[in-house]
Order: sequence, then structure tokens, then C-alpha cells
Amino acid sequence: MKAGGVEYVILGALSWGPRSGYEIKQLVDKSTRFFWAASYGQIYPELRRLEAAGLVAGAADPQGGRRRTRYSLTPAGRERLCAWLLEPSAGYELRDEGLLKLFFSRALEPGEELEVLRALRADRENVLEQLRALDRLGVARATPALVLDYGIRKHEWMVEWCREAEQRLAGEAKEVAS
Amino acid sequence: MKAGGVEYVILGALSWGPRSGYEIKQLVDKSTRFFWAASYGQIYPELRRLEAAGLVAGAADPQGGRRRTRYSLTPAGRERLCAWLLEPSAGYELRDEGLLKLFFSRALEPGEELEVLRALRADRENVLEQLRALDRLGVARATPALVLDYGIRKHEWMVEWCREAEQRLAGEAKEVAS
DNA sequence: TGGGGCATGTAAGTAGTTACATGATTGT
DNA sequence: ACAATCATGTAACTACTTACATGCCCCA
Repeated sequence: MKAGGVEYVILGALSWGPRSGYEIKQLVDKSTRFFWAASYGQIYPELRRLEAAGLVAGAADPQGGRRRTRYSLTPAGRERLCAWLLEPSAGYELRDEGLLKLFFSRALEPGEELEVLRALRADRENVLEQLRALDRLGVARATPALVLDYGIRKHEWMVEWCREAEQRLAGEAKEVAS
Repeated sequence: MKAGGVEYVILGALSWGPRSGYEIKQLVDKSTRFFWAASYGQIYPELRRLEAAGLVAGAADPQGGRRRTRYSLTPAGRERLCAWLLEPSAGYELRDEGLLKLFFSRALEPGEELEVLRALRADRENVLEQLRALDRLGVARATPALVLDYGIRKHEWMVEWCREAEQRLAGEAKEVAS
């Protein structure tokens, strides 16, 4: 992941057809942001860098008096994307504040520990609801749909794990009390 | 997560007892790195910042002729940690290269799509093995053990999901071929 | 006597977010 | 006329990684 970062999000988005920077950002916010976020501050500069490298081509495509540049993948860009898809991956990076809190929650009173776990579950349920809303829109097909299925089922699993852990923790608390 | 970042990893680590910067880094690499990484370049400066803020206290604790500074939580530091534990969280941030690849793998030939999925599973199996190795060391207790259980079971789930998705994809490929 | 682990640090670079600025269009 | 949305951008900032530098100790 070192070099690039946002590069492949853009090449991937353009592999579905020409898009403007704005449209790429919308696509990211509706889908990849759950596993790969990107901001305007990355997208616009990167689009120009990729054009200079010959991987994408921009064409003016104004909507009324509103200027717009839509980019499309060049053959070189498609080749780069496919090469990356078949390369070994760098795994994943996760920063999960809820898990970090659970990890250190021994510092609290036993009852409060349970609160941390409940808050973790609420977080997961919240994301799960967002993913289900995306699913109801029913836009995704093929591998994007596969990834959405992964997200929904994973969050269902996480919510269920939290529930079980809550019962375990609550049970231990009772034992200690008795 | 804006302000701080590494702050709570340090406060949390010190809530288990006094530690040097080096020891904190070891703890991070053996445990929290799966959901919250930190480098020396963050830890040492942050330790001095936290000391200046009165949240931790450093004491010289040399090992032979080898100098060492061990830090411990001050009451103010413990208070800060507990306040954070009970605060609402900012959720999680994930950058998962394997999922991103799967998401865009339609750009490949159908057979190659399956390769991307298999590579994703291999990645997850690899992390799962790391987590199981940690489990075999049997160091974790209480909430840290809970989090390790979460990690192992989640990765088991993810590996299983990949297996099923591989079969689904392989099945579709056959249908198209017939 | 030399490699590996302990221990502390920093400089330089990269990546990413945030907040702002601009201006046109569409719908109410 | 106003708000919302389309559309493009940038400057300043913060966070984080990487690679390096130093030096000591222990053990084979």
C-alpha cells in the first residue's frame, strides 16, 4: 500500500465507467468507505497525477453551464489495475476505538466494564443498519454485492458476539457477588 | 480519536503497571497492533507530552549500566483513562486491501476473480494463525482475553465466509460455461 | 568478539483530514 | 430569494511511518 493509496480506488471506480472527481467521491462515500476511505484532498490531486502518468484521461463534459471533467481508464490504466488486483496484498489496517476500550476496560468498576461492551455492540449495530440500508437500495451487483454481503454478515456476527460476551460478563459479575 | 491517538494506548498500557517506552511498544506489537498500532516515533514523544501534562510520571529504573525510564499512571492519568473508556467512541477505521481488490475484481477474467478471493482467505488464515499463536502463549486474562477471543472467532468466521463465497463463485462460473 | 536484544530517541518524508473558497444550477 | 446540491479545488495542519543513530548488556 505504500505508494498509491488512493490510486487504486480511483482506477477501480473508473473501471466501471467514466466519472468525475465528485462522482468518485460519492461512490467512495456510499461503498468503499467501510473498508477504504478517501477525501477530496486526495482525489483531485491524484486524478491529475494519474492523468500525467497516462493511466486515466480527462474530458470536459459540462452539465449546462456547470463545468465538469469526467475521467476514463486508459488501456495502461486498466493494465495497472489488473496487475494490482493479482498482486499479493498488504493485509489490513484497523483502528477500532471500541475494541481498544474493551481491551483496557479492566481499569473500570465491573459494572462499567459491561457498559463498554454494550457501547461496542451499539456501534456495530449502527454500522450494520447503514449497510442494510445500502442493501435495500439494491444497487450492488457481482463482487460489490459479495462485499456488501460480507459486511452485513460480519456485522451480524459481531453483534451476536457482543451479546454473548455481555451474558458471560454479567454471569461472572453475579458469581463474584454471591 | 482526533486529539490523542496514541495517548490512550499508553495510558491503558500503564494501567497494568509501570512500563518503559520500549516495553509499551512490545505490548502493542503483541496485542493491540491488531486493532490499534503504534510506533516508537509516536510513543516516545507522547510519553514526554503526557508527563508534562501530569498524566504519567517517569522514574529512572536502570537495568545494570543500561539506563531505563519506567512510567506509571498518576491519579490524573487514571481519571483521564476512565473518562475516555466511558465516552462514546468514534467507531472504527479500516483499510482492507484484500476487500478493496475483491470489490473491483470484476475488471479481471472470471477465473482470476476467484484467485482474488482465495488470496483474501489466505491473508485471513495467516492472521488467524498469528492470533492462535498468541492464544497458545496463554498470557491474556479478563478483557484482553475477551478481545483475543473476538479476534480469533472473527477470523474463523471470515475464513469460512471466504470458503463459501469461493464455492458460490465457482458454481456460477460452471453455470455460465454450460 | 560479535550478534542479538534492550533502550531511547530523532529527522525526513508521506499520507491524510479539515476547513475553506469559489461559483453554477435546480427546486421551492 | 434561498437552500441544497453539483463541481472543483487548495492551504494548513496533524498523524504516522521509516530509517537511522547511539550505546549498553548478555551470551555463545
